[in-house]
Amino acid sequence: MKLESTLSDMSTWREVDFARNCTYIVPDQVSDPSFSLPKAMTSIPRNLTFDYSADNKKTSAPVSCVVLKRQQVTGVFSKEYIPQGTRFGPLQGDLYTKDSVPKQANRKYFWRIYSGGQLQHFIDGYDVHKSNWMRYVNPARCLAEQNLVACQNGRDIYFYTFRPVEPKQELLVWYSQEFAQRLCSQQEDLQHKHSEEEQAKQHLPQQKFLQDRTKEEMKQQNEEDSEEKIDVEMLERDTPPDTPNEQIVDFSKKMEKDEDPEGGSIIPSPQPDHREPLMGLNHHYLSDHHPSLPAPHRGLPLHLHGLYGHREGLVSSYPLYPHSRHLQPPYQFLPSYGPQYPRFVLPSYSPPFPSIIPSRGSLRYSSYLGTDGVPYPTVAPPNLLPVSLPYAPSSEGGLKELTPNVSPPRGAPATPELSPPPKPESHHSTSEQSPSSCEEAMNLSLSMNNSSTAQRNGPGHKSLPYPLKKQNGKIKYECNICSKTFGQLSNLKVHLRVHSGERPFQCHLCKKSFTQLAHLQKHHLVHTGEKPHECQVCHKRFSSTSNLKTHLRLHSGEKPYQCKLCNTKFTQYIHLKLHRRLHSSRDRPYRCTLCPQTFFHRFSLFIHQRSCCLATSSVPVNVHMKEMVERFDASQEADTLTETATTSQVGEAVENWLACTLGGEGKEDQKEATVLLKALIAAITAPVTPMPQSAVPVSHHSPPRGFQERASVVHLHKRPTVKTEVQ
DNA sequence: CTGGGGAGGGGGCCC
DNA sequence: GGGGCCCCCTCCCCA
Repeated sequence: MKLESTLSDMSTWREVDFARNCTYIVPDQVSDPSFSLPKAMTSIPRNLTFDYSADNKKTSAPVSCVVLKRQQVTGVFSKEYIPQGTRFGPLQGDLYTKDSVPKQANRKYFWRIYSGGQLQHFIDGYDVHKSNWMRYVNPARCLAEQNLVACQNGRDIYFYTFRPVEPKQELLVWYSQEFAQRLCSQQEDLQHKHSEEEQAKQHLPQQKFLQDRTKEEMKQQNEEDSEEKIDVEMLERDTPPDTPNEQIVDFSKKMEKDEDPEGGSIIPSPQPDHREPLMGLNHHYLSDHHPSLPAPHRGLPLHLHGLYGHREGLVSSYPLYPHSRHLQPPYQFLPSYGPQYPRFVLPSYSPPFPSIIPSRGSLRYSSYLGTDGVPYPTVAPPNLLPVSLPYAPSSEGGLKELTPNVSPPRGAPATPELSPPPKPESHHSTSEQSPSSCEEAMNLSLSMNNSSTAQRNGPGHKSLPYPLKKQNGKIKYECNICSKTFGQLSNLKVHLRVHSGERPFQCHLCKKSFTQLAHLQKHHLVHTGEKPHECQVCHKRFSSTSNLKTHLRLHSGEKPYQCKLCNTKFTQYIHLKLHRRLHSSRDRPYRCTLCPQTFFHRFSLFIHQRSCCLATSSVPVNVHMKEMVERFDASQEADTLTETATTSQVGEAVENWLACTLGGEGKEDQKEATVLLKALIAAITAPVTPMPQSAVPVSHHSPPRGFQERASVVHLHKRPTVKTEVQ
């Protein structure tokens, strides 16, 4: 259900929608260029992490070897929850025009950038020093596992989370509708030609995951297969003449190898007439999860893992999709979608979005197509500038492509931009479902958007993109992730950066980035040495008011942080925290196994258990009891007692301690102290009950001799508990 | 271990 | 609604 609702919200989005509506922007980590690791490794955002091949994980190789092996990234995983609508990128790499593609270029990591429906240039993610972490993101094999959508915004490639990504989940990407359609449409006008080698090229890694498709689907695809291979020819035609053919074939050959043993996994696309079921495919996805999904592509060579490696196979890996040739314009068939197309039951591996068009074989080579040659847009790190949309609505580039006035590119079929806009409502069977809470967070900006987006979301889409609460008559904006509420939406938006990892404000001097401009401005003082805040007492200067305030406590003598165990006071909380460690459990040999509490003294543990942790205790449990016992345990009074102290001695010590501790406090506190005292005394002198098994020293292995001796002669409670305790 | 300063992060309030 | 400013809190480092 959640999946469905998620998809219902974003599966119909166009690239511009992603750009406009994404809530979180996660820039790459900016690393020192002198860092030994390549940018592809060091650019990974904080909330992501690499996964390495199993061999590497287990190897206890020397450092140098490890470094080498660490290059073998097998995937990108989330370190923490990443909300829906998070943007990663842009993808970085070498920029090639069609003519500038090096002869020996490895095209496994090629991305095509279009402008005005025409191929502008390639972004090559092959070079780990020039590409960024995005090259390592694996392609999704099915909608169920996909969580990223690749979009071209302007002349950049971004990955958007179209569903929340749980911690430790792999990022798996697939094209946006338009992206796929651009790629697919590239082959629309190709001449049919087919050879065995080309056939091999179509054997994409993804196809091996199509095991759970029905035979009918396979049959349909087989019927279609021959047509698809035509595209391969087109690709070759479009490939620069100097491109070694092996480079093209290499990738697919491997895939063929992988597929063959599984038999029949090379499946052709459906017949041309069956273009309608795209939504049916989606529907199938939604309704029929893929429990039988084969193991992920771990076994594949690294280059097959990368999206770039799949680039040319990605689209074609959805073999049940109608051939791209039949999609002209691509959106035309969408309205006719409906679950009533049983012939188009979705395969286990299908495009994440209904209108992603397959062009197996063809697209594998699409990146070899020529280009006009566009200078690579400088990907400059943000410098004291907040991150905004990747491109302005009026700027050229991707958005421009959206204008229907753009004439179709020469020799290219209609791109999505040139086609009638999709009618998401019609091909969105699940849009009625209310979005998940995460979607609400993701959709933060929806409300600010034009109504087209809202309309696209169809009926049932919440008009409010974020949950609102009313507290004391005031509207509160609630964070969908941590449930914190804010009085102002802008505060919530800033807060959301905490979850997204977005740090839009970067220091141009040290490249550190911050979530708020004020933080950056404050940070800047580090470089300037400026200290605007002066102590009026000693005229010492400070860079921040907070630090000045802390400093002023030295003059005022204020020590707001007090250790509840020993009453020591501190001017700073961190000092209290450090101090508390002195009271840490490692020094407390007596542990209550009913709760995490530990004690210095045996009698403290016993008091604790009788007053706090034992349900059978006759002593009424006071909410402060645990704390009081703990404090007493750490008190001087307790220290002066020996483990052989009698009940009355302990009671007396407790009484003295309470008098000293709470003597100076208010009347109410005095009252409470009296109650506590009575309870403590009662706990000490209560009728004999067996000491619980939990009353054992922390050190089970070899308790100090002194402890054992003392423990063996404890008379305090006059109970046969010693044996139990020393066992 | 304590204490002081430096720095960063989160959030509230106001314009 | 967004941005700026401010405050508070926390952590780190070091003497």
